[in-house]
Amino acid sequence: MKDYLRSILRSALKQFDLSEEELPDIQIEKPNQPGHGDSASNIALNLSSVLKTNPRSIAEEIVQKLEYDPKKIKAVEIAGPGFINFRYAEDYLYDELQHVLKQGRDFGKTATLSGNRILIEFVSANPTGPLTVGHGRNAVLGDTVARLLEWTGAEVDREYYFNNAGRQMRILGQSVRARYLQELGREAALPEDGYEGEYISEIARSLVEEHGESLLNVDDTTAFKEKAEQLIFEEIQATLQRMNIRMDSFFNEQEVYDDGSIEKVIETFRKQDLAYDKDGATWFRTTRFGKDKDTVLIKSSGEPTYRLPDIAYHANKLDRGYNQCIDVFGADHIDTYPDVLSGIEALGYDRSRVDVIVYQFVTIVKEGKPFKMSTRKANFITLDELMDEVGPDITRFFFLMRAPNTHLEFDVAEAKAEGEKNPVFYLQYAHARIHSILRKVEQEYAFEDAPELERLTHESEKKLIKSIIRFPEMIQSAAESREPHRMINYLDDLASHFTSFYHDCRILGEKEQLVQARTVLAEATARVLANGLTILGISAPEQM
RNA sequence: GCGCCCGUAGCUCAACUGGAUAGAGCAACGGCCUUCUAAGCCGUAGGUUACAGGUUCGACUCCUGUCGGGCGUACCA
Repeated sequence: MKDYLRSILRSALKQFDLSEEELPDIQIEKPNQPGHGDSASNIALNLSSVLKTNPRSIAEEIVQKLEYDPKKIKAVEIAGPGFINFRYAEDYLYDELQHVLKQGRDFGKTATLSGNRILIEFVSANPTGPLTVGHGRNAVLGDTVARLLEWTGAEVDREYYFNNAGRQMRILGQSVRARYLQELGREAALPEDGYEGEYISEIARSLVEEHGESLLNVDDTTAFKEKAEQLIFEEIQATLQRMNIRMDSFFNEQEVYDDGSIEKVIETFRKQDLAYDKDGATWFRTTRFGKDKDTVLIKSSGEPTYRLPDIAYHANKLDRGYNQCIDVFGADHIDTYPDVLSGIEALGYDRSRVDVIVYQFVTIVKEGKPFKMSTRKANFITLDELMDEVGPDITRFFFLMRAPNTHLEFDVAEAKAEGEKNPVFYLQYAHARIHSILRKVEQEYAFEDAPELERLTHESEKKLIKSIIRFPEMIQSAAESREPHRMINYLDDLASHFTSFYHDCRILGEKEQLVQARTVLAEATARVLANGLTILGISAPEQM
C-alpha cells in the first residue's frame, strides 16, 4: 500500500513544475489518530518551502490531480496544516486478508533485499567460560536481526569469531592446571587474575577421569588449555542451541595469521604511510582518520594487538563475497570499531559495507536489586542458569524487548511471573486461544463455499485486518533499523486488536457465513502471530 | 579532562527516523465471567519529554550549553 500511495502521489507531482532534485522523498506514515485516516503523507508540507506557497493549497492541488483506484482507496482528505490522509477501501482490506492465508508461513516475506549476501557476526565470546547474560543479549539480537534480514529476502550467514590464543587463554590453562593439582590433593595456587568459576574445577575433574595422575608432572599448560577450550565450546554451543540459535561458521582468529593477511595489512598501511615504528612498536596513524591519538598495532613484544587481526578479519569477510557485514557488540567495544572501519578503508574497501549494532549493558534484577557481574570472578549468572529459571522463550523475548541502544533491565521476578505481568504470555495466549476456537469451528462446521469477507464490517474487525496487513512493512522497518523490539511492539498491538475483536464479536454461534468470515480473520491473526514469533525465535503454542 | 550512549507517567520502556492531541505494561483506583481459554476486556488517575537556549510551518527526535547516570579513554580482549 505504501508503494502504491507513493506511486500515485508521484504521478500527481509530475504535473508540477519541479526538477528531480527539488522533489523530496515521499513519506507515507500511519497517523497516530485514527481520525486521521489509515495512511498519511506530509508531502505538501515538505514542498511548501520549495514552492514558496502555503502547504494547504499545495495539498489541494495535489489531491485535485490525484488519480487513484477506488477499490483500494475510499477517501482522500486534507487535514491540519496540509497533511493528505488516505482511507482504505473495504475491498482492499478483504483482498489483503485473503493473501495472508494464501501465503501462510511465507506471509510477511518480501524481496526487498534479495540478491544481498550478508554476514552477521555475533556472540564471538572467547572460550574462557560459559556464556553469561551479557552474551545473551548479543546472541539473541544477532540471531533475530539475521532472521529479519532473511525475511526481507537477504541471504544471511551467521558467524562466530573467536581467539583461542593469547593471554586470557593462557591464564585459563593455568587455572585448570591448578584445579587439577588440587583435585589430586596437591598444593597449587590459582594464577594471578585466574578464573575462579566452579566450571574450572569441573574441567579439571574430567581431566582426572580421563588421564588420572598422568598429567601431574606436565608443566606445559597446553593440554589443560585444549581440554578447557573443547569443553567450554561444547557448552557454549549447547547453550546457543537451547536458545534456538545455530551458527553457520566459526572463525578462528588464528587463520588471519596463518594465511599471511596480517602482514599484508601492515604492508599496505606502510605503503600509504599509515603505519610507522616508534618505541619498538608498530603504530596505525589513526590521527589521519580524525582520532586524537595513534593506535598500536604491534606491541614492542612483537605481539599484535587485537585491532590488527580485527582489520584483517573484516577484509577477509568482505573478500568472501558478502556485500554487507554486520557486527554485534556491547558498548564496551565501541572504541575499536572506528579503527576497524579506517583500516578496511585504507585497504580499499568501502566502509559502508560494514555495519555495527551496538547494544548497551544488561542489568539483571533479582529480588528487586541489581546484580553486578564479572566473568573472571565467579560472580555471574550464566545464560543457562537464566534459562533454567525462566525458559528460552522468555529469555529471548526479554532481550529483544528494548531498543538495542538502551540499557536493559532484566527483572527475573517479572520474567518468571505467570500471566498478567508477563508480556510473552500475552502473545502466546492470544495465539493459543485462536487455535482453541479454530479446533471447535472445525468440529462444528464444514464450509463449502468461498468465504464472504465483506461480512466483516464491525469496527474491531476492520482494525484487526488493518493491523494484520501491516506485518510485511513492519518486518522491513525492523530489519532496516536492526531493531527487533519493533516487531515485539507490533505483535503486542496486533494481539491487543485481536482480544478487542474477541470481546466485541463472537465467532461460534453466529450465522454460518459470518462464522466462516470471522474464522478467516482469526486464522489470519494466528498466522501473523506465529510468523512474528518465529522471527523472534519464540514458540507459538496452539494450546496453553 | 576527552569520546560514545542514555535521561519521557511512581517503576520498566514505546513513539514508524522531523509530523497532527507523547503512548503501552506494571503499580493505584472503579467496573466486567450461567456464552468461543478472565493468562482476558473496558474505564479513571498519572507529563513543563532533566534544564536553558537555538534551527523551522512543526522538535521527545536535529544543533549549542548546563546538570545527572552508564561505558570507554592500555603496547588488555
